[in-house]
Amino acid sequence: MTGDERREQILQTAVDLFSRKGFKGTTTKEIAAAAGVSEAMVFRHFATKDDLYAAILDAKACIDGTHMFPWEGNDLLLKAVAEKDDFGVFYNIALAAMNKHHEDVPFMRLLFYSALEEHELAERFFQEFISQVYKFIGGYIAERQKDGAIRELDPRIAVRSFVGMMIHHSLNNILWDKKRVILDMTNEEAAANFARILLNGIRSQDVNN
Amino acid sequence: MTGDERREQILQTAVDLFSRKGFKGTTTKEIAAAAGVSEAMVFRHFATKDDLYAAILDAKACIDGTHMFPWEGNDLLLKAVAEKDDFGVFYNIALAAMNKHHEDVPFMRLLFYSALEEHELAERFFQEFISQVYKFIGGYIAERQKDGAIRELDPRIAVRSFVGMMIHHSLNNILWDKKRVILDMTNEEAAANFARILLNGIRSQDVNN
DNA sequence: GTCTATATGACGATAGAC
DNA sequence: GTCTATCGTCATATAGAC
Repeated sequence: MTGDERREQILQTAVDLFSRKGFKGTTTKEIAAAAGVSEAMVFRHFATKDDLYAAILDAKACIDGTHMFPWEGNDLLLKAVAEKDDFGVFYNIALAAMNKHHEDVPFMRLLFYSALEEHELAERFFQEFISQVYKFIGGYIAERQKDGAIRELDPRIAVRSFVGMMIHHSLNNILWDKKRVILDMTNEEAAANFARILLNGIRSQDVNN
Repeated sequence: MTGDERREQILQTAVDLFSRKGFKGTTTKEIAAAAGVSEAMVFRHFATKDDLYAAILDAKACIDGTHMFPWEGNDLLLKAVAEKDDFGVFYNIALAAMNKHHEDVPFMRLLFYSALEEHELAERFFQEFISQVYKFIGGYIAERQKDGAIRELDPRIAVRSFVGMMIHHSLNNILWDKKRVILDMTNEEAAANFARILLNGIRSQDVNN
């Protein structure tokens, strides 16, 4: 195996273990064993355990960065935005986001560990990612407010409500209710429900207006 | 200091440190130093580090258990339920929950660490707590559906949406946006917004019906 | 009830042979 | 590029004096 291949293999193994047991909870010995090499090999490719962790976040943020946001390469969503199809917009955002969470559970777990452990790189990741999400969804809401389709409210609280539904649903499936005992529902069903609840919740024809 | 007092003090110190740095990330030496005693004292009161962790979860689940749920001792909420004041119900649930999160940030962090680390006791805590919440809020929604005030939908997805808003908001303030750069809002404002969005989102007069 | 001192093992990291 | 062997450190946990 070449150096780059081995490096990538160790990195993937580390992602898996860190995501399951946390940074402190994973030993370099375990990583080496799981990757089928000696511990010395791990330190040949990554000078310290911290370097290994940093390399993981960098790889995820940069390499996977091409599809980091739910709207990137999502034609259905972009079409819905262009056509001002409100349901289509929120449905496709939610579906793309939750599918992504489901596909990359290890990375989601890693991010939560990072958030709790307050790693620098993780903090930067969140700040950038979240503010982009608020800009995209909040921008769309603001536009639809100008059109008179959505009632007056701080777009950010609408975004927070909607993001909360998606994240919490994914979090439930990843962390607390993996067997989906409390609520078993496809991502499509959930996305449709979330989109409808949010849209009716913030549309102009508000009985309290 | 008596044995029980000392035990309680060590326990509180451990809660603080575990919540900030995780179980594996905290050493017994640190706990001892922070409590102002020798390491031997920690092991006098708790045979192992794991025992200390278990004692924390037990104490939280049992002692604080009297006010574990947002509706316990919440007269405003119970009155709103009795009067079928929908806004009052959801507003007071959200406000009580988010205030509780805000008051006990260490415990919230501890719970997240536990969820990630998949400790047995934490798993039980979540299962019991979450199912009670779904029973309470979901039960109210089902009742209001019979009254014709809320449209047909699985009450559980409505609960998930609403709980998602609250939890995600608290999570933001605790983990990612502590300085509240992205969205600075009092719990009262947030609760009012969440309640209104959910209620309009699930009420009978649905434009899509 | 509290301490100092220490046993025992695991951890991250390195040296040097092949 | 990969290994075995090992170093120094720090972790949990214990023994025994006061």
